[in-house]
This record gives sequence, C-alpha cells and structure tokens, in this order.
Amino acid sequence: MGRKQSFTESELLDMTKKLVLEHGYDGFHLKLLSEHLSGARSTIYQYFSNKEEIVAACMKRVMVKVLEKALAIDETDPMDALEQLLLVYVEESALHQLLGQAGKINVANSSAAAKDLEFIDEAHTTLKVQLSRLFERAQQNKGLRQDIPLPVLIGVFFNLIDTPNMMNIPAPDWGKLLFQMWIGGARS
Amino acid sequence: MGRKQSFTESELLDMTKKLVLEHGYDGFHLKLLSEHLSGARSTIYQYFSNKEEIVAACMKRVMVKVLEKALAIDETDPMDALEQLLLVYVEESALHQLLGQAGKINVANSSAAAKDLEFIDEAHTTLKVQLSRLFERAQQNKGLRQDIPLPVLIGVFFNLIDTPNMMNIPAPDWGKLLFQMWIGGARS
Amino acid sequence: MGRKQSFTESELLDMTKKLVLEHGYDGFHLKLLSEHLSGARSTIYQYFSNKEEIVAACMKRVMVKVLEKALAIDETDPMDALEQLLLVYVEESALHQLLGQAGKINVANSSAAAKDLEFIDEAHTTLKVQLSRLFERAQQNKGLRQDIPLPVLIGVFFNLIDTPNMMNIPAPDWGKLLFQMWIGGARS
Amino acid sequence: MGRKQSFTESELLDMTKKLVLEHGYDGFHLKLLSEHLSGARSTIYQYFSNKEEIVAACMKRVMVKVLEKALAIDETDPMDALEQLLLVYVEESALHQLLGQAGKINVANSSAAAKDLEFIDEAHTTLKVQLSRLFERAQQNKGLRQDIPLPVLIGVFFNLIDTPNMMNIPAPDWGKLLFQMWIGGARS
DNA sequence: AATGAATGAGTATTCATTCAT
DNA sequence: GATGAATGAATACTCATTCAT
Repeated sequence: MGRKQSFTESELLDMTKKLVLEHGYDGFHLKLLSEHLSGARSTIYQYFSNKEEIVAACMKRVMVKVLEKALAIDETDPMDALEQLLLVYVEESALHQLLGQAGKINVANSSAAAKDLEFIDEAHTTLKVQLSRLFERAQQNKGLRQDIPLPVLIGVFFNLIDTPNMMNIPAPDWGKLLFQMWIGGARS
Repeated sequence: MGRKQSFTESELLDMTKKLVLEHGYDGFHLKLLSEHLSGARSTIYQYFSNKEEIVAACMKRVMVKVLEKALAIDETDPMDALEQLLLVYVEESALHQLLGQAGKINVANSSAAAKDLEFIDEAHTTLKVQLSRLFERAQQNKGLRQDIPLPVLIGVFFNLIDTPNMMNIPAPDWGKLLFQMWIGGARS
Repeated sequence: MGRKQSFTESELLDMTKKLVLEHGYDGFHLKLLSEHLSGARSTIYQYFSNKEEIVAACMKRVMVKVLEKALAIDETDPMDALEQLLLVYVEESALHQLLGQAGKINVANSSAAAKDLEFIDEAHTTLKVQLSRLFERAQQNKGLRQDIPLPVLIGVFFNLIDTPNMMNIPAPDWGKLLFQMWIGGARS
Repeated sequence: MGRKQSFTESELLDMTKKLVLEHGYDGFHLKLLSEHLSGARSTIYQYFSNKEEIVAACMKRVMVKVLEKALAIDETDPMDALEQLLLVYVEESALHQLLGQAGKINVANSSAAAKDLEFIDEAHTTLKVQLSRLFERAQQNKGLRQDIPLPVLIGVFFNLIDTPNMMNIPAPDWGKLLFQMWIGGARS
C-alpha cells in the first residue's frame, strides 16, 4: 500500500556519508542532501526527525561495520593482527574522518542522536581496548622498538589511515604498503 | 583625537586562524570572529570586504611564514634537510590543515581572495618542488628503500605532520620523534 | 552611534500582547508580528532570541504591572479591597487571558523564557495568597454567604473578569457593576 | 471482504472536539487528530476534504445538540427556564468555547465549512432570541434588578458558563450552584 | 574610523494535502 | 475504501553584509 519510496534509508545514509566527508558537518545541509537524492527535501523527515539524527545514524552505521570487521580478526599473532586491523581501518577510513565531526553534533535537540553517539562512544572504547591489547602483546614479543613511547607508535599507526592514496592502489595492497612503512620505515 | 582603535588586522588574522582550525571553514562565522575580538562585527569590513578574503588572507600569511622557513633550510645533506623540513611543517602544522579548507572558498565573490589563493597555489608548487628535489637526492644517495614507490614515501612523510601530539612533546623533539619513526619504522 | 531603531522593545511587546490576545499562542507568528511593526522580521531577533522569549517577556511585563497595582491596594476593609482588586483585574484582564496560554510555551528551548515563567508563577502565588487573605477576612466578617463553598465564590469572582464589556462601559464603572453583580446577584 | 474499517465519522468529530478544546483552533492539527484515532492521516480525507470542514462540522454537531436541548425547555416560568438553560449550557460548555474559535476558520477554502458556519450563526441567533425572551419576561415579572442594564445581566449569566469547575461537582449541582450565585450574589 | 541597527537570503522543520498502490 | 509515501508552502531562525549616525 502507499506509494513507492523515492529513496531508501540506506541510500540516504550512503549519500550523507559521502557529503559529510566532502563538506564536513557544518557544510552538510539537508538541501544539499536532497539535491543528491531523488526526492524532495521534506521527504527526508519521513526517515529522521532532524539533521543531527541523520548524521549520528550515518556514523553509527559505519561504526557497526568497522566493529564487526575489527572484532572478527584472528589475534593469534599480534603483528599480523595489527596489519589486518590497519587494513580494516584503511578500507573504512571514512570512520576516522567522520568521527572527527562527531563533537559538532548538537545532542540537546535529539535523543536518538544522543543514543547513537553513546553507542559510538562505547564502540570506540572497545576498539581502543583491542588496539592496546595488540600493541602490548606486540611489545612483549619484542616486536616494537622501545626508544619511542608507545603512545607515539600508536598515534603514528592511527594517523597512517588518513594518508591519501594518490596512486589509487587497491585497498589490500595499500594497507600492506602502509603497514610496511610503519614497521620498517623509509630508510633503505 | 579619533575613535578608540579596535582590533588590528594582525589580531584579526590570528583569531581567524585559530577559529578556522577549531571550527573548519563552514563553522567559521564573522559573528564568532567578532565575539573573539575587541570590536564590533561591522568593523571587520574596514579591513576586508568579505569572509572569503579574510580566510584567504589568513592562509596566505601562514603560507608566507612556512615558505620563508622552508626555503631557508640548508639542503647540503638531503636527509638532514628533510628532517628540518618536517620540523618546519610540524611547527606550522596549521598550514596543512588550513589548506585542506582552501577548496571551499568561493572565489567568484572576491578577486582579492582569488589572488591570494593563486599565490598559495604557486607557493605550494614551490614547496613540492623542494620536497621532490630532496627526496630524489636522498634516494640517489641510497638513503631510501626502493621497494616502496616514492610517492608513497612522500605521502606518508607528509601525512605525519597531522599526527596528534597527545603527550604535548615540545615541537623540536616531536619533529625528531616523527622523523625517526618515518625513517626507522616501529619494529625493534 | 548606529542607525535609529525601527521599533522599540516596548512597541514590540505591546504588539505581541495585542496579537496573542487576538490569535492565541499558536496563532501568533513572528511574521504576523513583524507585519504589525515597522521593520523586518529578522530585526525582532535583535531583541529576543526566539518566539518563546517574546511571549514570556510579554506576559511577565503584564504580570509586573498587575502585581504592583494589586499590592498597592489598601486592605483595611476586605470587601472594599476585593472591589478594588476586581477593578485591577478587569483593567488588566489581558493578564488572565494571556496566562491561559502560558502552558503552551515550550520552555525547553529558552532559559530566558523559563526564568520569566518562573517569575510569573511566583507572582501568581503572591496574588492567590492576597486573594485568599481577603476572602477569609470577608468571610470572618460575615460578609459572604456560607451555603456556597468558598472555592466556588472565588471561582465565580475570578471568572467575572473575562465577561465581555459589550456596551464599552468605562473600566471603573464596569468594575463596579461586576462587583455589584457578584455581591448582590441578579434578583431584584 | 473489504479493507478493515478504520475510525467512524462520529469518532473523528468527537476527537476533534476534544482536541480543539484542548489546543485551540491553531493548535489543532490533522496529524494530532490522526494520532488519536485508529487510522491513517490520509483516511480523514474520506470524510472531509479539509481541516476547516472538520472543525466546522464539529461545531455544528455540538450546536445541534445544544439547540435541541435548549428548545425543549419548558418556558412557563422564565426563571426556572433560565436555570434549566444555564444547566444546558454548562453541560455543553464546549459550545461556548468552541464558538470562540469559529472566527478563525478560513471560510474562503471550503463551501461546506461556510454552510456549517452559517447554520451555526442562525442557531446562535435563535438561542439569543430565546434568551432575550426569557430575560424580558423575567424582568417583567419583577424577577430581575433594574439598577443593572439587562445586557450586563445577560453577559454575566453567559460568562458563568466558563467558570472552571475545580471541585468537579456533578453538572446538575454545578449548574444549580452557579445559578444561585447569579441570582443571589455572594453576600450573606 | 567605529559601530549599533537593519535586513534579505539561506537553511531547518512542520503540516495540510495529494498520489499511487 | 484505506493507507504509506511524497511534497510544496509556510514559519522559525541565522548570518553576511549594508546603512546611517
């Protein structure tokens, strides 16, 4: 019954992701969004009751995907696991960039957005715990140099994710390259 | 005696830099700016004729400083020069972040902004040329590994700049740490 | 310095009072308001930051006036005092009607509105205390019939205020008439 | 077998009455209405073609009921008749309150609404005639004081209807109480 | 030169009404 | 019939920019 949907919730969130990455949270407007979908601006309110909810839902969806992939990694060998983890983060590098905008969402307006952001926060903690666990085990295995503080090693590892892939190397290869750079450095 | 002097152009640009870094280009408003200065919002128009010009001028000023520092580096030893260059970029990491917003400036409105952005573009090229020169010489000196494409080495080098300095290590030390990570990698 | 105001805050609140009485809270729009003032709709935001604040401020202003008048009444003779009080309420019958709309103001949006409504609430209590005091003394003086519950006497007294003055009798006379009706009833 | 029956027209009008009394005409929305009924918002248009018609029909229905009751009153003794009339109006006090909103209905949109409002207007006149008739006879019988203009006596009588029944006294008793207040006044 | 005030254009959001299944 | 979905028009509010003192 009822008319056919002009766009699905999933299409809406996909486009939101794209546009927030492109324009940042403040540059993201519902007018912009509707112009990239096949329906009217007001139709968006059939799915979400305000801008905050849309972006929060979008972030949550990305986080869920990353969480699933990250927690599926075999952690037997910490160094291998870190490499795989880096690949996950590289594949979903949007997460890192999106989450940088999470602080701008005005939670006061929308409890649904607040709930989503809370979920994201918890998931973030889960991921940090996994990362710390792997780094500690890697260090115990004498796999990591000791002359550089662990937080710096981690920070650089994390920052690698956002390195622009200018040569458009396929994700798996790109992940491997970055990991090797991180592990072995640039010196011959 | 004239009216009391409100803020200076330099104060205006300093605050603009701070606020653009904090809120991004779209989150940066003249209202916000004037609230962080000692005069009225309309006084801003004594110095610049629109928002675009302000941000462009701000970017240009940062670029000029970086350019001076970068071109003053002694390039005798390419590896040393790269380390010093990284330090410059780390000290002025605002440049990298600001320039990420340059594309959002609507140049159609303002020729002054257009001119500034053009200058920035040229300077950017100049810096890229310097970087390529140093990298090539480093590679010729067999200083850099060959199994990773040069653009990747450069991309990772550049991306290091934005690594968040969570432990608040002083800039010179922070620069050295990052350079060592880049050179030597994380493996013990 | 600066331009001349196109309308004053007082004009704004006067017109708000008139329009809220005419159209009710839900029928009161800022567009409507601006159409009855000499400036643009957006100029209203120089004075108040949202619709809620405007209406709350308007109500508070009316309440302050009523409070001053009511507390200035000489309470030596309770019956006389009640008559004077009725006159006050009749002169400012807007208060009663406005306050009927107070519950519709969404306080969540605006702390200024919340503060004003709180003030109104306290003032309301003060007025009720005064009214109860006078009624009790009138009853002790055997001035009021005992076969009708006091709350009903009070309720009817209060409700008189809103009786439409169709013959446009001047306020003091109108107040006296109503008081006599209340006191003596309609029977000859 | 057809589709499941959603709400009936009568349910629709009952709920409309309740909601208009609760929220006023401007605060009454079809969305709100449908949320308080068992069907979809669009189903409302099976019964009425716009919002104006709904409210007008609702008012008419209440008016019809009041008219029937009022015209059934035995007018032998005008004073008794007035008491019974007051009871009718108190029982259906919604009428008075609803009719206060009638002026807000935009008749231009809907001829059906216009027709209903016209009916209401005529009925209103009928009731006023009845009221005037009874008042005049009561006055001729020397039942009403002469020192107060008849319109004021009528106005106060009518206004009694809206006195809030805070003690929740049953309608017949409440009507009697109000009538006695009106007749005899508050003085002991 | 400095600024308080005015404003128009732009975005967010709501809701009556219409479509199409 | 009944309804889920689409939508355009209307209002709330913000902010860059212009005026006038």
